[in-house]
Amino acid sequence: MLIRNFLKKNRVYYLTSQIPKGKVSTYGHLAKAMRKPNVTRTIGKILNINPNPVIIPCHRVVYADGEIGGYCNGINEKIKLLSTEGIIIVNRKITNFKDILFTDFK
DNA sequence: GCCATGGCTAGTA
DNA sequence: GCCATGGCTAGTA
Repeated sequence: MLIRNFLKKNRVYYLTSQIPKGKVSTYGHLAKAMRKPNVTRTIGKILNINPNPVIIPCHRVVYADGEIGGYCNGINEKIKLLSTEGIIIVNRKITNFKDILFTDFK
């Protein structure tokens, strides 16, 4: 049971690490990539306890409608990180969301 | 019982 | 904006 959770968490982190700089993905798309479309909220929890927010780019995971969602170090930090990667955010929403959406998980 | 979601809908402009 | 879901976990017994 413990091993199973360990593997699941690492799968989430591995998939998240595939999102390239300048792009974003959503909790829902990560859930689909895990073949478990209903675990979206759990994905959020797992990213929240992310042991290494720099290596694992959990700031590139946002809501399905392009709103930026939460971040373990506060959403201002998330906005800052995304901005430095060239992503434009106007009152918590990504302007060209559809153009920079990454879904091609391996 | 909590929640870093998502989808649907009412109601505005 | 509202609420149905579903997986997790603290805390009880």
